[in-house]
Amino acid sequence: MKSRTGRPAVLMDVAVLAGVSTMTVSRVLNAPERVRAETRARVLAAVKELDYRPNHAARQLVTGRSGVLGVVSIDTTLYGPASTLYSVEQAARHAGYNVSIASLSSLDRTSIREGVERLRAQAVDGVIIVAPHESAADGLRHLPPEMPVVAVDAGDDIPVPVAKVDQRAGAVRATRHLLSLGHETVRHVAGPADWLDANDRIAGWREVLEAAGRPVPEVLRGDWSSRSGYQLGRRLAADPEVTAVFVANDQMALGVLRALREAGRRVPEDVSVAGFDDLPEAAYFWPPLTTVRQDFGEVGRHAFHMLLDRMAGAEPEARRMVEPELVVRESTGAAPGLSRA
Amino acid sequence: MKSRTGRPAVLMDVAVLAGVSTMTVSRVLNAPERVRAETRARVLAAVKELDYRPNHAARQLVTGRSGVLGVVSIDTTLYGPASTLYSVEQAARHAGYNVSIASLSSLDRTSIREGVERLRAQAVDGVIIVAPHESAADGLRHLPPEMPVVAVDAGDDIPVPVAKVDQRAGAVRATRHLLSLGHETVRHVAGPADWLDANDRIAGWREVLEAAGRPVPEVLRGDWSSRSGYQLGRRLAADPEVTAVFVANDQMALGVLRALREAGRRVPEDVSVAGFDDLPEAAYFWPPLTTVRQDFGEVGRHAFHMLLDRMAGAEPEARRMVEPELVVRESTGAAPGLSRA
DNA sequence: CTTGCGCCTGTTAGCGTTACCGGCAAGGGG
DNA sequence: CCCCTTGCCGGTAACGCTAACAGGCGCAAG
Repeated sequence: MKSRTGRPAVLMDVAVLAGVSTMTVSRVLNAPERVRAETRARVLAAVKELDYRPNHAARQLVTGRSGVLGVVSIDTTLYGPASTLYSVEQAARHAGYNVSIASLSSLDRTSIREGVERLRAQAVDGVIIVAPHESAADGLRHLPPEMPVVAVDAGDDIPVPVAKVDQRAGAVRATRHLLSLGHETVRHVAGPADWLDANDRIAGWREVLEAAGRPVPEVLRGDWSSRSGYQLGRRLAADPEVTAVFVANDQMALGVLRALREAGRRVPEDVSVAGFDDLPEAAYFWPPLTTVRQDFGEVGRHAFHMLLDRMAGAEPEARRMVEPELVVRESTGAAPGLSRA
Repeated sequence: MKSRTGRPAVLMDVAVLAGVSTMTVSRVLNAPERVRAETRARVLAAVKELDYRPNHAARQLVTGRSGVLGVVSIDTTLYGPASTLYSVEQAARHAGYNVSIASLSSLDRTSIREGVERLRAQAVDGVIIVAPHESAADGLRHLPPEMPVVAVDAGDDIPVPVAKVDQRAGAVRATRHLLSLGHETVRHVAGPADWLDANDRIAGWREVLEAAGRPVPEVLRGDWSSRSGYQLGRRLAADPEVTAVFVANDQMALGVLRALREAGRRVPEDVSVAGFDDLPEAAYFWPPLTTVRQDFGEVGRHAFHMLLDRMAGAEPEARRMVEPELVVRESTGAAPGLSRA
């Protein structure tokens, strides 16, 4: 019977207006079928009239659930993490969840824990971790056990379910493609050593080379940036033996492309280049980049549903792989001296 | 005096262990200076021993504050929004806030409200809106008045404080630069009509042309994607009169570059191209792209601090502009027939 | 020696919601 | 005709925390 002006309406206000108890209002909101249709209608009308909104905090206090999911992620400025975050958020929204983020600036082994802690302090119901790092794996092994967690693109030896793109398979496809064009071997510009994807891609590349009995050249390590791709590309361009390069992401591939061109080596006539990711821009590189498409959206959706399972108490499968797809464009071609001898 | 095993510790557990009242524990956590050092130490020890974590919901229920900020944003996959989001998150974290996101998939005029509503239901303390759209402006005019809101890159005629990059100034710089190279006029590939930035950039471009008494050609409208840049670029390439193009973002510029090259028109010898944004990749386009750098991080930080002011009850300045910077690289050069006649 | 003031700590009363149990009416079977 | 089930609804007690006030103690001033 409080003054209904000013302060937002609470359950009691609705109850009074509808002439029922607060419990009934609560039921209308949470289990409508347990209330007679007529009463329900009256309550709903009151809710509408007062523009009532449930108090999240009060509800959470008593139920223990917050309806908020956390995502801890490295640099959400990068295309991959950003896309994953986006699709997680979309999926979460449709299921009635909100999403909080904790971006990691540094990657020391405590930062993952710190991110999870921050989210936990905010009482999220579950956490998705997007941090494809060795050091992240380390952090994943020391998590509060009662917290439902799912990882994206993590390694195999961690105690949480993982959703990921089959990086190795992607690398295999790209490398096979290059070999099938007649190249004797394939050079590889990889990502940083502590990135799991980088290492998976190396593994796939190496696997194909070894299986085909080809020489396995030294791996060049970049940092995912175009700049590093450019620098490494100059080294490659200086070596006339190089006819095919598999680059671990599209940004670096852009740098490689530029280095090659500056050195007067034509793509794909002299050197073939394949990337990884299939950025929206990749089709407009010069030449249009052959690359491996990862469906980040799919990964995000998988991760979300696996988390939902875990939150429901079920033990979801330990791993969910998304198949990447080779997209052949114009940056790869027959090995020099082959088609036109 | 409850069993301390299993269930996480609550304030009372800490109080009992430290031999004080719950109120004292609460004070140690929220206003340490109001408790004697000795007592404080005892409490802190108990907190540590029990691994106590304050219950967010309970605190929020009584204080009315959640310590969570909301960001409603269009497609966080795009570089600009992603960067802004990232810097907001960083700034918020350092100030002890968490951030929740609400990405918008569509841009109808209700979606902004919907996003804000969702965040409001989650009881965020304030909201930053990243939606540089006409329709967004519409949504911004109908917000719950008690909710502190700050917008990023919004228009001028809205009732909330705005942090933004001075798009018009950026366009002015790019266009002047092109004119100063001797080009008779400058074509413009713009972004979608309902994007404010797109229109601001058009305005800056037009302004310079008019001030210089040059013809103002028809604007070409893209959708920010490389694909659209490519398509529009082909139209431009077909017109031999075209010697300078100012493109409203780097992705489209990439497409334009490719279209020009395919048509046999050299950049910058035949046609100069300038972009906008300065993506990390822009320096590795071919040729390296002259563009206008926007400091999204700065914008995000401004937005956050303005929001903080609003939440503190202060009325922050209505607008905070960040100056963009022209980065001259190799995609722009003297007008043909000028330097080498 | 008393009075008053500050410093520190405790007591009480909610914040808004849902869980749990209990009650009451209507309807069906014995 | 009575008892028991079934369907709906209400009362009460938490959930874990902090605001507001109250009180005890020591010390300085009168």
